[in-house]
Amino acid sequence: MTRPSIPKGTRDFTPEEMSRRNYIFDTIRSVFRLYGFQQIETPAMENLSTLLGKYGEEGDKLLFKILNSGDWLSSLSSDDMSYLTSNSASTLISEKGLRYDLTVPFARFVVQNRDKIQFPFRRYQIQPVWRADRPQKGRYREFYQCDVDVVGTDSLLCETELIQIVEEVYRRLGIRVCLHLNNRKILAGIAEILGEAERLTDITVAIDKLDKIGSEGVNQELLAKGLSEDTVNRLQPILNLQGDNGEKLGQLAYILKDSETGMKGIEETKEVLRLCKSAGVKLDIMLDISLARGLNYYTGAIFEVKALDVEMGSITGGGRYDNLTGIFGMPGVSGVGISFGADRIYDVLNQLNLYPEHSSEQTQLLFAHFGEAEREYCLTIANALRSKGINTEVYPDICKIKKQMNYADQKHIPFVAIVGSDEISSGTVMLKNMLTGEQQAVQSDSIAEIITL
RNA sequence: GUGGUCUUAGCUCAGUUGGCAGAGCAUCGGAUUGUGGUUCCGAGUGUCGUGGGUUCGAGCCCCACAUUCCACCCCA
Repeated sequence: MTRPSIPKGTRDFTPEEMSRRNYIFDTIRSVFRLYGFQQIETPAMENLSTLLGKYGEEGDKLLFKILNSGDWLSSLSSDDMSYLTSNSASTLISEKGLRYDLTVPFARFVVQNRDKIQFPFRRYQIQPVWRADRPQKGRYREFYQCDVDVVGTDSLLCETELIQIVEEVYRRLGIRVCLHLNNRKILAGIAEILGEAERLTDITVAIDKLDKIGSEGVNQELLAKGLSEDTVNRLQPILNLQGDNGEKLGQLAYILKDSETGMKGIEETKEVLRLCKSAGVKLDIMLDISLARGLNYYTGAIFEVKALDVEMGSITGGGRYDNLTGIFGMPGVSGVGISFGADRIYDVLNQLNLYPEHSSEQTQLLFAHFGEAEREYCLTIANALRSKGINTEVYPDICKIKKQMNYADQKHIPFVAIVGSDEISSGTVMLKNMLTGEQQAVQSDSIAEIITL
């Protein structure tokens, strides 16, 4: 018998941790609602045909696959067995997988429920996703995403609203952040004027690492991918653009003047920044040409949010995808969305110690009692308090008051109502404030006003 | 997927050249039969991650696997 354990990269959450996590989820959810987004949920598992090929080659490898139920072995002929590889076998014995993100299942949802949806469709979704990645700090195999997307419009007002949501969520959480903004069309334009339009993915993957490995490192990686030295040299000044957002856009407009796509990207970015200004956005927005983001389906604006006071990967990211539903047979639906990484936000809040003192999940009053009759006397009073919205517990066991007090102390319950035979006969409880140590006999119907003071 | 690292009581960790398994905290009981957070006294707790190997003898040495954390790859 080995001791119990949980799979690699997964976690249990204690009541304390859940209280903190719910604070994050509630904050994010209330801001989403403020902008008119409505919640949906989708299944933990999707058909593999829905998931495969949507996240690139790497993504496919990181999918958790679910073994078919029943006697899957008997469906394999001996012929199959002889030349099976573990890769080809998986398609024969597995047809479902755990979702890898919330965006692709959402695209599937939109296509499947298009008759029930009012476009533009504003949805949010807070659910776990799974990746068969190797875990490390801030990276788990099961983690939560909080996605918010608008589909069915290509209005850049949506990008602006998402930026406003980012600003408001992090203002409420008290985390100082910087939003990095870029546009896939600008990246495509750069690849185009370099004459390497078809190498867009290689180029973006490499320059995404700019702040990590420096321009020398990027150059080496691009040369290794087979780009010419001349091309790499021409990319150099683009990566090293200086100045504020307006100045960078001006220089880019000159560089990309021969690329229609690139110029479109610049126009879009200008418009988003202009709308943000009109909307009164104060958030620190930085045009960052090196921001690429891995997922291949982005086609317009892309964003990433980083905490200023903590060393951590991005805590929020997203972008516009023009044709995500196209792969499911519903072309021409443009969408834009972002995803808040709840687990990383949790780590950031912990490191900065930014949690609010009191939690609505905390028990406010514990009834401690001396025996069976006293315990029953507590039940009616406890119910009356609960109906007034006060979180109330009655200690379940008949045992020493010391033990019951200790329980309240450990659980940080601020008030204890002690009930003995004296209290029963006078219709009172001995109400003790655990913080100050003061106690007084109070009529049972005035407990509520005293502890809500 | 590649390379490295960690694992000993519920928790955090000591453990010497290979020779009886340790501490602090927590828990439980008592000092105190109607009062917690401070104090004092007492008690219990181990498949030393799992499986194999070397040895008279392994927590310690060797191999495999799992796990933790880290750097790549990639990403929230």
